Amino acid sequence: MTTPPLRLDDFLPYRLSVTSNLVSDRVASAYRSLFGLSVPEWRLVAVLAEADGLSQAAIGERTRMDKVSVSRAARALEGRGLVARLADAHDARARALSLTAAGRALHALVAPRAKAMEAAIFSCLDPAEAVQLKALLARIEASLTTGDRDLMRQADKK
Amino acid sequence: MTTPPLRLDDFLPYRLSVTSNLVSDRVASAYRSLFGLSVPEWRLVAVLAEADGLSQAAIGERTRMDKVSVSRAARALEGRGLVARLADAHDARARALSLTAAGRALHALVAPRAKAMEAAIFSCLDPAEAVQLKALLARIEASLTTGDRDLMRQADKK
DNA sequence: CACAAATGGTTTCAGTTGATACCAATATCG
DNA sequence: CGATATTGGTATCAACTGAAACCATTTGTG
Repeated sequence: MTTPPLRLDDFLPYRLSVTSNLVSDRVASAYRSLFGLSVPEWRLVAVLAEADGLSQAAIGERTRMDKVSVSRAARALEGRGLVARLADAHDARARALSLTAAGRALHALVAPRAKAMEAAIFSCLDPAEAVQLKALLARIEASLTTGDRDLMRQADKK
Repeated sequence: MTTPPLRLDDFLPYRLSVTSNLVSDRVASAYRSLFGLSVPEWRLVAVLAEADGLSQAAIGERTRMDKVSVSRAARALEGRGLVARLADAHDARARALSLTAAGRALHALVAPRAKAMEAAIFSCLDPAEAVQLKALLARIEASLTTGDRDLMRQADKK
């Protein structure tokens, strides 16, 4: 035999996608049903709770969402009175986003739930394994965002 | 401090989603540009190469795609002459799908590329780590598809 | 055997998504 | 300074997705 036959079940991109989708669906439907938040909206709230007053561009960078998604999430949250979008002092185009009191209150409600969900979903791993997993994912992410072109050249060579 | 403050960057569902999306985008755009295949289409080809003559329902089960996606992928591939959909002898509703010669040829072309891509993307992990990662993902997947209700009850209690 | 329920597949429809084009403001450079 | 390129953000449009309705067939079950 020249090449081992490629079992789809062993194919890492496939495995990663399936697992991630399962987790995402779980989490997304919980946010939606408990708090009426979409995932992008929740990410925005979470990141603003960590660092208030960011521009939409900065938020996009941190959360790896494209600016369209950020824009939509921001407007939706503004509409619900959860974030305020103030004019930036130094740049008339930019809006500095920050959580309103209601937004902070919501975050205080969501955050513990999110943690509980994380704990439940990953309860099948012991803490050391969870750390391991995070580390592996981080390495992959880093290698995909920096090593970029080299990687693909390698793959395209055949 | 009562609760540690939930850093989004440390939140596993988020990490998983980001990494998986990066990998998926990479892989999807390669399939598309090299072979004109969407991810569902590629999955279908891959699974038929492993086990020919499956029904669409069976394919959906194996690949965790819903039946609409399978249907669309199947018709598209049939249109390109890559799979044949024969009438099932025992059930007039069902179609048994199998790769045509062209389909097998395409698979023979795509499979090594897919493996090369996998190798390139995960070149930042040594083999033992890759195995570890697969194992962790498999555990999570299993716990989400079997432990189901218990998990959510746990998360909802708080 | 008739009739209800379940199953394989397709169609339809509404919601989500991201690429692209776009507008306004700012930065850069001759 | 004025032209040009960039950047923050929005709007538009086409593609993708999945839920639900649907049709045809098959499988109970009385």
